[in-house]
Amino acid sequence: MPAYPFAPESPGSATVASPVRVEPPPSPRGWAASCAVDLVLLSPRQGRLAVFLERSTGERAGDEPSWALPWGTPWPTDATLDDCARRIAARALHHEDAPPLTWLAQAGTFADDRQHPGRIELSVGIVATVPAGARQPDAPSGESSGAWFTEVPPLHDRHRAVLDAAVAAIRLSIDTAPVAFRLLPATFTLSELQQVYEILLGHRLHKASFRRALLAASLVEATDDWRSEGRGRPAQLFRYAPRRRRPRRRGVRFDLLRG
Amino acid sequence: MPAYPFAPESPGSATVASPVRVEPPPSPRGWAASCAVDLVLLSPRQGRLAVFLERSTGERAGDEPSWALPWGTPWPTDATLDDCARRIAARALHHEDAPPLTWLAQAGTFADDRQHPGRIELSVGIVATVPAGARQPDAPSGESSGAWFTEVPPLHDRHRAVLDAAVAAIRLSIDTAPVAFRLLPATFTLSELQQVYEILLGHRLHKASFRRALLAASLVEATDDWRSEGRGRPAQLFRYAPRRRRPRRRGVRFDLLRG
DNA sequence: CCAATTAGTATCAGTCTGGTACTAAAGTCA
DNA sequence: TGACTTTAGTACCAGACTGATACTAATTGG
Repeated sequence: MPAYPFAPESPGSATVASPVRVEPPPSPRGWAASCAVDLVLLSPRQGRLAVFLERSTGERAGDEPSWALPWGTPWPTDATLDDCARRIAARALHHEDAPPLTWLAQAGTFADDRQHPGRIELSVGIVATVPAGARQPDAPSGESSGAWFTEVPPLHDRHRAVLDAAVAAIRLSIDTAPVAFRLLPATFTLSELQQVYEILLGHRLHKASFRRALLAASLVEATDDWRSEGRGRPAQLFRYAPRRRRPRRRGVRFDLLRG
Repeated sequence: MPAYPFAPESPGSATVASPVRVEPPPSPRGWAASCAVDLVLLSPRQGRLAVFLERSTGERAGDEPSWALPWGTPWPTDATLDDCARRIAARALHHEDAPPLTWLAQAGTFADDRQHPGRIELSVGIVATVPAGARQPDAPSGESSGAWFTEVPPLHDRHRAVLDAAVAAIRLSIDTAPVAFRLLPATFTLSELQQVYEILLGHRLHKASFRRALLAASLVEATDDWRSEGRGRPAQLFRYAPRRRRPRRRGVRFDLLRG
């Protein structure tokens, strides 16, 4: 824990300070913008990553995109942006009580020219995982508002950017947060887990190495159940149960640098 | 490149879609909030990470914190939030032309109860690096507005959260973005580079392994210059010059998972 | 000239990766 | 029933990588 300790730097640096706030905000309360949370719900489907989209109203006639990410403006009852995202997910997935979100993270904030379906000026992108198998309950007759896509239709530029940022964020988190486990039900086979990793990483993994490293890390715990999926030997079911904090490697990975 | 391909999921899923935007926004334009960019400028100083803070005006008498992150509300001339951050950095560091920012990333957006020095409702945290040695030019007589801190004084809760998120973000980026190099001048010794890695990682590194891995990754290029820093053998200067795209490891790092 | 200090290298044992090839247990089909 | 296919899971091994120890190299300060 070296971190940032404080106390002005020893003499020589500019320690004199005077109240400065040179830019006069347009209004006393400061600049106000229309804000929204744009939600990227991700779930593995058919060996790919799927995203949940809703029908876009198309603000004006002739608008191209007819699908959009679930989104909404924060409400006073939302204590945090994450809470706002959960509320939006509950509406979109028709889980009014508790939407099946197992992981949630921010995925960029955008306030540029790119168009938002609701003409929102500032978008906060939030990405969340929905475990495989946690399908939303059927919407009340004909009221289903969206669908899971594995091939993305045209979106508003802003939503396209949010989606790209969300996928980048979940991929970046794969090593430091148990996102892969969050994309699976409570019990799963090691082949299923490996497939999720392969989806997120974008390449195949070596089976023996994957299991060896996983078991060595004491992240999973075998159950007594086995699942027979059609033909082939049944697979043992595991659950995510991180045990001992293993000593992690101290070295630096220079091979991951890009740009 | 597997990614998210599209086309609604095969039959069985809810593909029916109707225009839904059930929540009526308070205003036709949607909910508007006061927004600001809170900037975390980081630079290595004396073997630690230092952050640049400005005197806080203290909105009302009796306010505790007297230091704050540089911040500002977006201007119409800011094409993006990053541009806004660069403008704020230019003012704070008195580099009106081009502030010496070498890397820039978002570090969370906050819209919760935690107090902002300007009573802003929504804060976009942005973290940027200033290379060691790139000191801001002396401010016009007595007008210096801030200082670099290695020990953090009390801040408004919102700024404390932004700072924590910024440090977490830069640490998370260390393996995938050349942040360590961005915290150094154009040429540097390998010991200096190792020290920056140690500051960011929070623990010591093995010298031989560090150099071996760094050289193997073809990330740096030796110059003809050597620097003698007081006693001890002079060190060769290197520059960041990533060459060949080396085949990166395909395995999974389970040892980095936390929580 | 010698000690202290910092830069940089050599060697080596233990570990980890990923390739190949194997065994195990189920279904399918003749 | 018995071969064949399919998926799960393991064994072995050569090569690569890590980190510990110990070394050499070059400079400053006495």
